[in-house]
Amino acid sequence: MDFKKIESKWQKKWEDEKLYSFNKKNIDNKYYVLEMFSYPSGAKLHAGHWYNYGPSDSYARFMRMQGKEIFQPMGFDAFGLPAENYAIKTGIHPQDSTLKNIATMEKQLKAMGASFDWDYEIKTCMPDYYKWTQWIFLQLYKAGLAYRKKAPVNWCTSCKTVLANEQVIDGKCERCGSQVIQKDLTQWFFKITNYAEELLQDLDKLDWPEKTKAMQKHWIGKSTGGEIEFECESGDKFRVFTTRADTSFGITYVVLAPEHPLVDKLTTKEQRAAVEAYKEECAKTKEIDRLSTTREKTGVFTGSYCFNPVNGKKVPIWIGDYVLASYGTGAVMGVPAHDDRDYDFAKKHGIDIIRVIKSKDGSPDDLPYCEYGVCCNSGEFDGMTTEEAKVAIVKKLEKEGKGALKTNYRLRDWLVSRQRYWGCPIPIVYCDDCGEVPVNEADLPVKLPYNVDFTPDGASPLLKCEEYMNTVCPKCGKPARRDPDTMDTFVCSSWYFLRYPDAHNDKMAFDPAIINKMLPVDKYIGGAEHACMHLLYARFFTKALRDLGYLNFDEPFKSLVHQGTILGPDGFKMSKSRGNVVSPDDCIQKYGSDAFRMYLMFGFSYIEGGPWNESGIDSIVKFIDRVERLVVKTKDVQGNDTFASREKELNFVRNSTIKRVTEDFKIFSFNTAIARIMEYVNAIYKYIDAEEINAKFYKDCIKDLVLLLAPVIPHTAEEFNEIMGGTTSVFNEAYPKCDEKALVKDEYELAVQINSKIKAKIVVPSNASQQEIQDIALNDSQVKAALGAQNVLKVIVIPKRLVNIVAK
RNA sequence: GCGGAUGUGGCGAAAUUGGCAGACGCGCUAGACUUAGGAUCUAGUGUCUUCGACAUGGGAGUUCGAGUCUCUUCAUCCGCACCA
Repeated sequence: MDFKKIESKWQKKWEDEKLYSFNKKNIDNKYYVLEMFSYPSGAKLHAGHWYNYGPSDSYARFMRMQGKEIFQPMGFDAFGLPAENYAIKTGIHPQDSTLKNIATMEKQLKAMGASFDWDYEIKTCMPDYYKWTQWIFLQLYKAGLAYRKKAPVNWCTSCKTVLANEQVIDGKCERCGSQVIQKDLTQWFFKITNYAEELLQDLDKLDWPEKTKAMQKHWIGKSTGGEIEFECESGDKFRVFTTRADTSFGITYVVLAPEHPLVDKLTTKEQRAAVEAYKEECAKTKEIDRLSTTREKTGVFTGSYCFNPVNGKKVPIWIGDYVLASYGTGAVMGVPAHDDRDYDFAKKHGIDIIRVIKSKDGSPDDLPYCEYGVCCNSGEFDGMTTEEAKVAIVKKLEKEGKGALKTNYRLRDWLVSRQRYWGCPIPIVYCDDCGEVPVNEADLPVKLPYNVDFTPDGASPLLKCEEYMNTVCPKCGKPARRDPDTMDTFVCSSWYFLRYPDAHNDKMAFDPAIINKMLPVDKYIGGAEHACMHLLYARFFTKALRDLGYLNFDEPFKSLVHQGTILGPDGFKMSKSRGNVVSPDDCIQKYGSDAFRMYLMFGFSYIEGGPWNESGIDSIVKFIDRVERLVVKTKDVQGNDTFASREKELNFVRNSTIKRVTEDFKIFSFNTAIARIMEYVNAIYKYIDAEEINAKFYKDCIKDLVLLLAPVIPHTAEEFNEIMGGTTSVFNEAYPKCDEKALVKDEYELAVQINSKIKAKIVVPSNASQQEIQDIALNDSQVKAALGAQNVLKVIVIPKRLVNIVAK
């Protein structure tokens, strides 16, 4: 079979007939299948692209044949660092390399034979798209969800750019692995923390992998407790956050983060030198060493004291870098008896340790005792359990104006400014008189200029482009300057799924009337590496836009599937540095898209992935050939029209195959679905290995086989269908439906165990009762022989499964 | 340290959710047809020395029955990492 000819023939037909165009008339029956769009960093599709897009396209085709109106768009996440880094290295402009890569990838994706509707294509680096990214920025800004603040940020010394917390891995830059240091810059933030609680709660509604939900949950990091106020000798006040207010009577010191605003004021003359030296030391080592939990608990005494609000006791104020300025209040109470870290700290610095919690049941409770228990040495709260006291103590302080119940989240606001060229410009200008002013919506897009020197030198490249930077204030008309930064590319990808169904709208980002019908995405497919970034940001955008009145749904992705990762043949992640990257190109050349796609679906568990191994691909070609012979045979098959036991048997396999394959496809279990189809083919071969066969029945069986295979090998199936006389695309036909009547058998085989060991097989009528099955089993000669003189104590009959005879 | 997973033949993997372990395929071994075979077809293929026994990382347990549930332990992978 000439697969190259077949593949190009059908690809052309599909395109000419616009077979995969979404039909808006059927919008009520829509099914939105979305694969995470590609990042055009390389010129070619790699094995991972094929693994993501091939099987999920088969899934879309399957759903189409299940009667759904499929919307399956494709686009490109085209802004970003790699294109810019590539440009710095080669001198090729990011826009040129990106657009060129996109053109190649488009061609390749078409050659894959994926049923994308290209009419809705998106490229995030084009003004007709990023105009609306900017528009969304302005809506968030107007709603108070975008704001600027000076904050310590992660600064990659090599990329010369700011990184989000999520992009810092082990204190190093996610992309280049260089050391990340702290630097203060004024940056734009999105207030994702406003949605922390809802982002957490709504996870329960989602049909997502549990692991991904757990990761988001942890990332959001809700913890409930209370804030407690301390008054210093100087009269200054500060609050600490605690989840264990029940241990308050055990406070023997407090610690402020080195960056805490009160530190300077509270430091006494005697301690000034030590405190300054310590702060300097922290600024140097921060974030790099802080990643180790086993690190020694360092700190310095400020010289000042404050009063424990629960008992008035005077306790020293320290600073220590184990306290994070960015979480809670940037200050903690020290209870060495009941917290591991405080215990270490107190031991090291010779601070008192006072027990205020005992175990509930008198079990061993050596210090530090961090479990829940019962209060002691706690005045009126003695005898209360941790659960009671942690609320009661805060409530009491609340009455005195010295505390409040409080919930904290680890989630931080999303830093979106990037000191980079190749990204979406920020639509804000700065005016000497009016300050920070949003660009008028009518003036969008703020176009990214082409001629820019983007060599990294610590400043934003756009800053050096005077004709870009200089503008007029939208409010007062005086000369003003633009924001020189661009947005994190995750901003572009946080709403692209909303743009797709209305991709060419030049009046709005999207028409709510359309989007509210087309969304949420019914099946979203992509890598697990996005669990805490893209997938969280997209949820945030959806909720924010809903609250701004543009959407009427709460969640963007109803159901999510992560495909596994294809590793190198050595079992490691494919990487250029390791030299284990497999290029699929040779395979495609040699075997074609269909065989390659089918191989990817059959050789791996889709959700698991695994090491690359090419050995099975020949067998797929053989299998397709095997099917082809069956298809060709339909043209000259001779036979009768009897429908006897052999036909009945094959019909059983046929229908159970349909049933199983349908079930497996729905849960992305492609490898088992294909295994079932192979079994069916084996059964057909067994059937035709006879003198006489039922010709009409045979043709029906083969027709079903072709339909079953259509999502898996789309081009070949079209060809087979044509050979069999089909005049329209096989994808306009319905997937075969299981005829339940065919699954009814007169009798079936059943295993008989004696003391859980299989001793015989019996055949029983399908409608036999448990008692009848038991009688048949006990009267079976093999069973009798195996039982010998033993007494039957008990017989367990599980119809359709087995019989177990307990005997002695 | 915390959270989540995974561990089954020579290999990729299945197992209707507590019911015949190893489906399907690769590989391998025979054989048939062939001038030829990297084509096709047939048979075999978890391990052990046979009747039979033993087998799902190791060890316990619950059960008539455990790959599946419980406890414990080891190994590997992923995510988070002083979050008060």
